[in-house]
Amino acid sequence: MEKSDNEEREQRILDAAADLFVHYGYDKTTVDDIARQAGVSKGAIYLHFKSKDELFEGLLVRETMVYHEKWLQLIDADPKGGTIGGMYKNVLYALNSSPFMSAMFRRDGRVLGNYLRKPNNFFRRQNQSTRYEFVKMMQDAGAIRQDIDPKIIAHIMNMLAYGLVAMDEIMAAEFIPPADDVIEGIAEIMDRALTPDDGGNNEAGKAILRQISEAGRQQFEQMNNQNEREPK
Amino acid sequence: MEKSDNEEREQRILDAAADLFVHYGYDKTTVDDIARQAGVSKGAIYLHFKSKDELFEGLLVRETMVYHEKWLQLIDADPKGGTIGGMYKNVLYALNSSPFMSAMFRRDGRVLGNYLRKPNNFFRRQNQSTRYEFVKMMQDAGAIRQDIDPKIIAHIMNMLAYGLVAMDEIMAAEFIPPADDVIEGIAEIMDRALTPDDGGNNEAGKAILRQISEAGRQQFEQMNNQNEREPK
DNA sequence: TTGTGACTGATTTGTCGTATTTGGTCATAT
DNA sequence: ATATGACCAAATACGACAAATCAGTCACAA
Repeated sequence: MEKSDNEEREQRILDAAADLFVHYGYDKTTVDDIARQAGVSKGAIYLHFKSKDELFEGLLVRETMVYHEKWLQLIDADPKGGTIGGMYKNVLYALNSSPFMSAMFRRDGRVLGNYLRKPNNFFRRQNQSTRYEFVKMMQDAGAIRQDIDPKIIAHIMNMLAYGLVAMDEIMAAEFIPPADDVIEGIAEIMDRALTPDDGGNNEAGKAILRQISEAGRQQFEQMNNQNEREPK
Repeated sequence: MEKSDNEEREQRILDAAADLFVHYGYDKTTVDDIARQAGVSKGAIYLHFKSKDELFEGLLVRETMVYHEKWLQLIDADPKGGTIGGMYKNVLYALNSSPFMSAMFRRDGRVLGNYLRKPNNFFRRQNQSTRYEFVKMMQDAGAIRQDIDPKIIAHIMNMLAYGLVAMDEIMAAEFIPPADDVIEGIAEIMDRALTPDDGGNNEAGKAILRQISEAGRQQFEQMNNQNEREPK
């Protein structure tokens, strides 16, 4: 066995790391800081993670999983979760509710620091947008009108997500409307613009969603393993 | 008379400056570089502009005017220029066609360099989005449906414009669809989602547009004068 | 009057040696 | 076995000084 199996402690470490990385950034956060905040010794951290890098990537993995689970759950619970607007709305809520994921999505230089310089980091090895698959399948399931290129829709969705988490880099916060209102507005626009003329199929949309979700998680796990196999 | 009235030379200087600032950024572009590229002496530049800062701001003013003129013209020439999608499409085309304006819009740190640190720079003194006025008036003119908050629409439009010029900061260029296709996609979505049920009023839209345009230019001139009155 | 480019003072950049911090290890304690 | 924190090599930050660069000026030329 490589790593410690003290799951609860590992979570405490990751919790502390998330807080500190978001607040102080990768560079200014020391392993000692994380240990202190998590209430464990420094050595204990190295029982869970081989290096600071891998701790960071472990956090990235956990947060990504939590994020995916969260929007899936929100959509499941939402009566309108089967429409394209209803889905995307909950994706945005999930993204916006996690400061760490938001920082990752916008490639926040302050938060990521030197991690971005690493030769084989997460962002370098991620290739294509997963959003395209999502839109394509939604379209095939009849939740999005046919006469429109899914690649473009996927990209516009990415633009909106980026805008949601990054507009404060070009505008004073006081001029940015509340995120909830913006998200609801986006959902309304998406529904109006992309729902097929027959009104779409709410239930089919939700059904296909679970498939996508499962496939996405598998792909993610795979990429993560791939990582660990790579030489340092 | 403060400045030289050799208008043609001033334009040559600004042309050279635009090229160099976009390519090398504010810091790496020297006044000597600009003089050389414009084919004038360094002294001549100071016959037109008090300082490098003011040269930069002069460029900002010119490019902003050109940009506004360009989208106005495009909309005027576009048969569908009176719909919200038709309008916004041409605004995005104009923005995307100017590397300098694109860099300004995304507050490109490489291009702006130390100019951003100046205590009273352009970005610090600009307050509210002009896009809100635009949307509000379009709505009053009946080109946008009433049952939707113009502040939110305006902000979403800003998000999309930002996405258009800034997505390459978080994605490899090869995964970004052609800008034209993205713009057309956005226009289609806007039209579908925001046109009133009665189909809107194309001509009224165009008419009101000219008013907005004129008001916008006046406001801009005013802000620009305000700037020159401010102490250094 | 209009334009030039050599000149200058201030700022920036580069260098290098020293002090401090920090990621990671491991002998020791529990 | 499991966990700790003192310890070490490597990286980073700092300071002081030298060298280079550059924005802006001005005596002179056209």
